[in-house]
Order: sequence, then structure tokens, then C-alpha cells
Amino acid sequence: MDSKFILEKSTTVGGADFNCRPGRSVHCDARVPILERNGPMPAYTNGPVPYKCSPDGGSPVEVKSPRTCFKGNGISPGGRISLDMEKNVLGDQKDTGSSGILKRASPTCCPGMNGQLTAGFMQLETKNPVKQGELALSLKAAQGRNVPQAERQPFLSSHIPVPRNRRPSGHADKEVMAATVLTSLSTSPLVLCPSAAPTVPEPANRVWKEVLSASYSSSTSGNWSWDASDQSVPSTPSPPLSNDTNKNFLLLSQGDDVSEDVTESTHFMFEDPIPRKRKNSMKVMFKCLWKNCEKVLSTSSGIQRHIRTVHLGRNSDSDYSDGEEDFYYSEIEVNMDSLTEGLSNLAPTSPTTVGPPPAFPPLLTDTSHSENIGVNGFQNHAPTLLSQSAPSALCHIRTDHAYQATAPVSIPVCPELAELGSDNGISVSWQSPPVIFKGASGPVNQVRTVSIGEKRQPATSTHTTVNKSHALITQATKSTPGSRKPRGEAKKCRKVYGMEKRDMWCTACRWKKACQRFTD
DNA sequence: GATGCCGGGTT
DNA sequence: AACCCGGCATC
Repeated sequence: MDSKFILEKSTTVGGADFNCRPGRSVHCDARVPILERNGPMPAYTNGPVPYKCSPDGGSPVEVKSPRTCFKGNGISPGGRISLDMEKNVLGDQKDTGSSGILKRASPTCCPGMNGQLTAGFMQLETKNPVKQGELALSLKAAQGRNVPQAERQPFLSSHIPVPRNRRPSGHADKEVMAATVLTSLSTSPLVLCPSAAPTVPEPANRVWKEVLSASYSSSTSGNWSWDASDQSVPSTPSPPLSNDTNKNFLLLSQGDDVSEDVTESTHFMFEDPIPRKRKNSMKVMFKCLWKNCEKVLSTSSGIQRHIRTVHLGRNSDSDYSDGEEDFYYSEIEVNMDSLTEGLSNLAPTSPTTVGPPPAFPPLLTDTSHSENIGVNGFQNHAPTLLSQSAPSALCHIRTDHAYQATAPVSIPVCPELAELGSDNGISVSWQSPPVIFKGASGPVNQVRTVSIGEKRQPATSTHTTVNKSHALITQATKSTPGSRKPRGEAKKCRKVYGMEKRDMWCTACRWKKACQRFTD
């Protein structure tokens, strides 16, 4: 059941996939704390917390969430989480196992979370009467003001019906309210007790339900507009609430690109022909690697346009691209499950705090090893434009070694490219070796290898082709069967990195084999 | 001489 | 299969 899945996942943020490996794993692994994707969160888990989740009109489904509260060590969710997050950002990787998720709960990493979780918790019915009462009291005003009486559903203790006719309305206050509710809920000691009174006072429950509904409604009336497919979501039996949450989360930090690619993003998030398919929840996204910019879009064109217009100062009206943008974004795999989980867990920590995104994820702050890689693959992916403020915390960048990769998307990058950024007064380190991003979801549909010359000067592509043709002819004429191929023109790892940085070579070069990174 | 990498050996 | 290196062709 989708709802179950969504709810379940939304309460296990700990699974957020943070295994980012930009460029070379050698540096990346050392810098980036890799959080256990599926590991338990012992520090914050005191046993399953039963919830009942039911789709619209459906029967309740009990979901045992490993984490919805932060009681664990008796710490206050908000403060402790932020502290842990800072620690994690600073590189402390020792205790990622126990608090990995919470570390990423910092508002600085996931700004704008206060509104989203509400959607994720929409159909959640807690068995905690006390909390329900608190919720009712604290949110009653908001409910009465924002939820039309007609939309109020008759109370059913077994499930929470989702209003079918949600209307957009002012949502800021409701989001805050909902976040507050979630905070209260997450901190409630009774939440930890599955044996708590199973029945919930009707008024409280209703208010709770309405709060969530209102929040959900507000979440759908934010910065984007629903297309036809989207509008069906709230009324479908199993609305992809997690998707909504994700979308909200991703869009909040998006800024100027939100409106222009709204349709794409909604398609991306909602037009999944097989919504129940959760085996492969990884989505290929494109993350801007510009310093202090963590924009994540779902399409390469979108991220290119973003980089071109925002960072490179190019004419936004022109679609012309010289390819330079390719080197300022990277392809990442976003674990949608993790996103959902992250939303659910992060919001309660600081529901009203929408802090600016961190300067850059820890893995990228080290400019000497920054992996400013251009990656362009999966172009046939459903057009989408999404953005999130904490992609590094929830995204998974997979990089396979060039020599070992099979049909990867590879973008050779040379140090010379660093100068490209300085043309615009921007200093960017390009010492990192090129990387190959290979999507985890099946075969690569498109392989694009771009050498520096080719990439930078599309106009000369024909010239390059001519040269290559010539080289082939020359080779054919002078080569004999069994003879070695002529030496490639591209700089190899040895030349790019030098002997002193031999560890940065591709494996093939290290083994004195044909370079797999700078292929000809 | 530096570089690229084939071919073959070792683990 | 991963790793390493002698040796040769190429620049």
C-alpha cells in the first residue's frame, strides 16, 4: 500500500542516503560521512511507534515507525539535532550510525522543512491521546479559521479521511502550526509507548486531522501550480504524499526556477507510471556545484540554464550553451525514500527555522578536492526541475572508477578547466580528476564523453571530427594487424596530474594500461 | 626523454 | 579479476 509505504518511509529518515562520492572515492569517502542507509537509529529509537495510516476511505494500516520521536537520550530534538548536525558537518563521522539522520536534520541543511513534513504526516493518526489533545488546543484556532466546515470529515477513529476538495489558502501559519504539532508529537514521551490508550478523543483527533489536511492543502498551493495529473493526487485513494513532500521540499529552495519548471517537476514526481514501484527509488538529479549554491534540478537543461544565467552571467534569454555549465553541476542520485524520510524527521526539529543553506556540503568545501564535474546523462529522463537545499544530505552520488566502469557517463575534466571559472572572476578548483557517474537504475541510456576541446567549442566539433577521421585513415593505412593503436591525443592522467599525484590517476593509467579516463 | 599502453606475469 | 611492470611505439 502506498500510504503505508510513504508513511513508513517518512518516519525513517535515517535511511537518507548520504553516500556522496564526487569524483574520486579516495577523497570523497574521507570527507563525506556515509550514513547507514538502512541502519537503525538506536540513539533515537525506542522501539516501534505504531501509527495508523489509511488511504482515503481505506482501512487503516498500522505502521511501525522506527523513529518518529527523538526521545532516545532525553534530548530535545531541536537543539541537539542542530548541534549534531554541526558536528557532522565539521567532519565528525564517528557516530553517524546513531545519529546520522538527526545530524542532517539541521535547518541549515534542509531549509524550508517546516511545511513539508506536514504532508508526509498527513494521514497519520497517533495513538497518543494526550498529544492529540495538545494538538487540538494549539491548533484549534488555525483550524477553525482555515478549514471550511464543509471540508471537515466525520471523525473516524480508525482512519483519517483525506478531504477531497482541498483548496489553496494562506498556508504559512498553518505550516508553522503543523510543524509545531509534529514537534510536539515527536517529543511526546507517550508517543514512545505503543501501549498508550488506543482511542483518541474525537475533538482532538478531528483537529489533528484538519490540521494535517490544511497543511497538506497549503503544501499544494505553494510556489507551484498543479497540472491535471497533480490535481488528482489529493483525491486518489493512495495519494503519493511522499512525493508531495519531496516536491515541496525540493522546491522551497529553488527560487527563480520554480515557476518555470513547475510542470516538469510535477511530472517528474507524479507521473511515475508505477508509483508502487519502490525497488528503484533513486532519481537522477543534477546538482549545481557552484560554491554556496546547492540548487538541484531534475534536468540537465534546467541546471545548465541555472548555471548559465545565475553563475555564469550568460544571457538567460538565449539557449545557447557553450557547454561550460556542464562542469558546474553533477549528476546525483536522489533517494526519494530518503528524501521522504528526511522530511518527516527533520521538520519537527526546527519547524519554524528556515535557515540559509550551508555554504556547501562538507564534501565540497575542500576546494582543493572539489569535484566540479559536469555530468550529463539520462537525458531522456522525465523532464523535471527540482531543487533542494540539502542535496548532499539526501543524495547519493555514485562514482565508478573509470577503468572499472561499464558504459558510464564520463566527462573528462582537466585542470585547465579551472580557468574557465576565472574568466568570470570566479575561482574554482578543477584539480579533481574527471569522474564517471553511472546511474544505478539500469543501463545507461546515453554515454557522453566530452573532451575539453570538444566541449568548449561546439563550433569546432566538425573540425574535431575531421581530425579524428584523418587519424583513423592514417591509422588504417599505417597500422598492421596486431600493432598497437596510435597514441591518443588527449592528455592522460599522467600528464594531467603528474607523477606526484599518481594516486589520482585512473586505475588504468596506474597499471600502465590504456587510460580510461581521458579516452580519445 | 617522456609518455601511452601492450603483453605478460603475479597475487 | 585486480594488480603490477617490462618493454616498445610514439611524441
